Amino acid sequence: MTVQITIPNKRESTDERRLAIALAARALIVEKGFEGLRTRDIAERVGINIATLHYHVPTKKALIQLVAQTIERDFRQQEERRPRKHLPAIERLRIEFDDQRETLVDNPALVVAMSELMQRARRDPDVAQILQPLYDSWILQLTDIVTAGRADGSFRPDIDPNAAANIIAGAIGNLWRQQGDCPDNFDNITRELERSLLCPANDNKDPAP
Amino acid sequence: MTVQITIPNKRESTDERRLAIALAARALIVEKGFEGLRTRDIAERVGINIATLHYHVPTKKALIQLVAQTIERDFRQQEERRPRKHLPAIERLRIEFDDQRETLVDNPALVVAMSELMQRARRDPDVAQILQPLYDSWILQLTDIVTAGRADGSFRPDIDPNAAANIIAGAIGNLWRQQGDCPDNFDNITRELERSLLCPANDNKDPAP
DNA sequence: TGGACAATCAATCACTTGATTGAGACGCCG
DNA sequence: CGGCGTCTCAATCAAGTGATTGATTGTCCA
Repeated sequence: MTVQITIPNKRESTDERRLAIALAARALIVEKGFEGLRTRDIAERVGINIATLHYHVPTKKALIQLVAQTIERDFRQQEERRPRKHLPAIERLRIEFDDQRETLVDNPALVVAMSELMQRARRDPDVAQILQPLYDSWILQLTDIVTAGRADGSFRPDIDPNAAANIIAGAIGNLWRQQGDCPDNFDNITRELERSLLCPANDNKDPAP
Repeated sequence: MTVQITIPNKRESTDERRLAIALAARALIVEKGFEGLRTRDIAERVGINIATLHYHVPTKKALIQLVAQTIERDFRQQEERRPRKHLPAIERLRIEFDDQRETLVDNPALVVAMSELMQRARRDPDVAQILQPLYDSWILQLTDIVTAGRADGSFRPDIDPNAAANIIAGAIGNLWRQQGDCPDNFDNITRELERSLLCPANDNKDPAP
């Protein structure tokens, strides 16, 4: 038998190049926003010629779609890291908060880029087609958690699960857009969210400051 | 005595022109985002030459600051329409929600433009200097309401007022960024916010769907 | 009436920016 | 070796793009 040895190529494969381009573009979007995003800057950051960039990603429109796809993929991956479906609602909620906190601390560029792209999705159908399902599935997941918590009696019985899910998502999404005061503020807010969801029967002896 | 008759000028005054320019720019930011904002488009929408635009607003940077200032002014005006300081917390909160709802319905461009500019504020100190105090004062106002509600016993005693204010602002700000599902969703969310704040002693016979 | 100032515009500049072209370099397979 | 497909780049294009210039028009007041 023969063993295939892959010697590192002087030239990168298309997949690797496309990923490098997407990550460079993401970083530049975080730094300068869409209005400051230039194909030349992306090429320079990757270390390739502008024509090479256009070889791998034909147009700027396709480039932005690629960025949206890699962001979508990163979020989906993070979503699948820990199993949670079988746990009680309050624990699923805390896992969700922990995941969000970890992403916010370890990969702030991801959430900032996501914010920028969600804003763009409002007027760019191509981006919306990629990211709206991602956001919708997040809302759905939160709605499931709240519904389960209401059903098992740990959450308030008068909760509107979908509204509560939108409140949670809005509060967290709001933190994405502000850098600096994290993660202290993050913990205060998730704790307040928990208190606002829990059933008053469970007397929390954990008064806020 | 002589009567001063102001005959409509063929030429507009600088203040009027600057306002018209700011409003046109705001509309174009809503339509195309910052990355699609062109000085020529603004001039065309106002009906003036590009050089005239530069006469009134010297640079694009100054133009964006001007847009931020008019947005700030619009929000401050709306903030001062109804007196509210002396009312009970729950009513002040409802007035706040009503105001937000009205703005969302009557002037969606204002909130969309505000969202775009808040995003830009993250990387543009000039915009941040104008809009961050506005946002901070909104958070402060919400914090005051929650603190008052906790003090008079209508809100939960374990509330963290600042965290709750951030949750409210986040939930409303999230609605700004999504057009289409308003104002139905808005009402569901504000009602859920109310329930999450109110003291469980006040038994609300208003179960959510 | 005439000078000072405010407001406007056609024409243009200097530079940016997304995209293309044509040629070459590299690895693989026969 | 030789051809073929993949990948890369220097050079360039065409359409913008913010800003400027020099001149013109209207308003107001002495």
